Parts: sequence; C-alpha cells; structure tokens
Amino acid sequence: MRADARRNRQRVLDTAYAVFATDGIGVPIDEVARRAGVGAGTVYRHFPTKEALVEAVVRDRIGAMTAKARSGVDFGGFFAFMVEASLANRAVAEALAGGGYRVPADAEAALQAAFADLLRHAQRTGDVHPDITPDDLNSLVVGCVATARQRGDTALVRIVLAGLRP
Amino acid sequence: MRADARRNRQRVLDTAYAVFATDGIGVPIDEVARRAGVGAGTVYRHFPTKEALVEAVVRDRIGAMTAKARSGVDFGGFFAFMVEASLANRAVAEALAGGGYRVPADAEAALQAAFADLLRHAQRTGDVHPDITPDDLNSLVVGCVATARQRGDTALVRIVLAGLRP
DNA sequence: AAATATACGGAACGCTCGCCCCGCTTGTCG
DNA sequence: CGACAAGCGGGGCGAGCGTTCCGTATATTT
Repeated sequence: MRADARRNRQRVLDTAYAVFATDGIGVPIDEVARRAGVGAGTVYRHFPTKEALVEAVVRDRIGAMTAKARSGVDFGGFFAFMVEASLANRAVAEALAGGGYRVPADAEAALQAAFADLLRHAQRTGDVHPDITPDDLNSLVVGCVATARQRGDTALVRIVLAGLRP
Repeated sequence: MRADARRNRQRVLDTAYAVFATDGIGVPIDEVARRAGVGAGTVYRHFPTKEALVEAVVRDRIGAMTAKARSGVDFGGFFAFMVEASLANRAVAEALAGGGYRVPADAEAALQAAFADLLRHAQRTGDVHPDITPDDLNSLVVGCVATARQRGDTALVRIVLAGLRP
C-alpha cells in the first residue's frame, strides 16, 4: 500500500472517531471527509460503506471496554466506566442502544463475556443480588446511558447499583 | 368546517396515533396518509407540518399520563405506568427521550408537576430516599424506557425502585 | 338544480445523503 | 528521470422524505 494511502486512511479513521464521538453516527460522510481534508471518494476507497467505517470505530471502543473489564476493576467500577465511556462517545451509546447500526457480533460477545465474569464474582462476594443475569446488565447499561445522556452526569448509576444489592 | 373535512381530520389523527405508536416518529407522512386512505395534501391541510401532527398525538398521550398521576395511584405504580405507556407507544418514548421532536412545554410541565407531587408524598411516607429530585425521576424514566424497549418487558423497573429506597 | 366555496389526491419540487465514476495527480520503481 | 500503477477529489446519480401546488370532485347554500 502506498504511503499516502496509509496516511489518509488513518486521518479518516481519526477524524471519524472524533466526529462520531461528538455528533453521533448520523453525520454525513461528506462531513467526515471534509474535516479529514480528503474527498468523499477517498473515504469510500478505504471503507466500502459508511457502516464499515462506523464499525471500525465502534469495534475499537468496545475492545477498549473489554480490556478494561479484564484489568481487575470491580463490578461497580466497571459498570460506571461503561456508562461514562458511552456518555463520552455518542457513537458507542447509539450502537449499544441498537439504533440502526449494530455492534459487531464477536466484539459484543467478548464484552458480554467479560462483564458476565465480573457479575459472577460480585454475586459470589454478595455485592449483587443472585437473580440478576448478564442480559439484565446489558439492558441496565443502555438505560443508564440514556439517563446519563439526558442529564450530562452519571450520578444516577448509584441508584441502579443500590437496587442491584441482595 | 365541512363534514368530510372533519371526518378526514379525525381519520388522520387516529391513524397517526396508531402508526407512531407502533413504528415511531420516523415514519413518512406519505405512509400515514396512505394508511388513513387520504392524500398527503390532506394531511398537510389539517396539520401544517409533520411536527404539528406529532405534537397533537404526543400531547394527548402526555395528558393521559398526567391524568393518571392525579388519579390516586402511588408513586411506584405511577412510575411503572409511565414506563409501560412509553413501551406501548414508541412516539411517546422518543419524545420523552428528546430525540428530535419535543414534548410541548406546557404538557410536559404539567406532567412533571404531577409526578413531583407523588414524589413528595412518597418521600414523606418514607418510601423514597429524600435526596431524590423530580429531575432525577425524569431521567430515570427515560433510562427505564430505554431498558424496557431493549428487553420488551418492564421487570427492571423494580431494580430502580429498590435503589430509590432510603 | 345551479352556483360557489371548500376540500381532495397525488404528482412534482427541493433538499439531504449514501455511494459511484472519471479525469487528473502523485508516489514508486527500474 | 521517466513510465506506470495507485490514489485522489469532487461532481453527479438515485432514493427517500417533507412540503407545496393545482386541476378535479364534493359538500353546502339558495
């Protein structure tokens, strides 16, 4: 691959990352191209569809979340981290909520598996009610993100965590 | 106003009510017109913009919620009712979440006032933690709706209500 | 029944946006 | 340096949607 091509690809990716985080997945590709200082055709040469570009960005973020879950944080801390990350990145919030674009299945599965491990541990130590399932958690994260987005803070995560106690 | 005009207006309103409830605010006006058995021009004669039509529908639903809040239900029951109503009516859920179209200010204010009264009472009787504010509630409803929509049930409302206890 | 205002349907317009195409530029390699 | 492939920009196409327009139809009034 030619050097300028690789450079442009990275520029597009970085720009898309920033733009999608701020303005969400709805921004036109032309706008991403403009801010990256390239033509729309260049974007489409590197990412065959808009969805492919979104997926590249979201996959990266979900991967970072999974890594965080494996880094030794506790359950509550990770829950708060996910909500904060979604608040800081609108594209992630929209993808998790299932609005149109989907999170790549394998990345989502890895995240959920990591989250489920944290949950199991928290249930063993008595911090979380034993009836809660991993599925419940995903829904709760979506709800907390919606709440946090509307308010601009994550204060209400505490309420949910309090409700999860045995 | 001519008799057929009044009839058509009602048909459009009823159809919009059903279509927006099922498919959300995103459905094209042409689709509403088609299902109502009228032309698009007829819709626009009775409702100058799409937003006006949406507002008419949403205002009605918010009004029904406010009436429910004044009907003597308790706090938890009303909270669950709001979430269920939003789950049953996608347009309401989207309007409350602030996605694009706005709830008419006066209708929203009336609902919030009614909800705040219920909250105060619940706090006096010791069912809800005294630090919770009416604003917190609105956010929580949005979050619970997002959760409920993703899962298709409202089981997780209990978790939030549990977290609200003193 | 004739006259008139009112309402109707749906084609058409303008705009946005995802995506494609093609003439030109630029990096790479002998 | 020269030839050639690889890459680039941005105008253009088609689809979807909100909104408008106007020739036709119908309710109302006398």
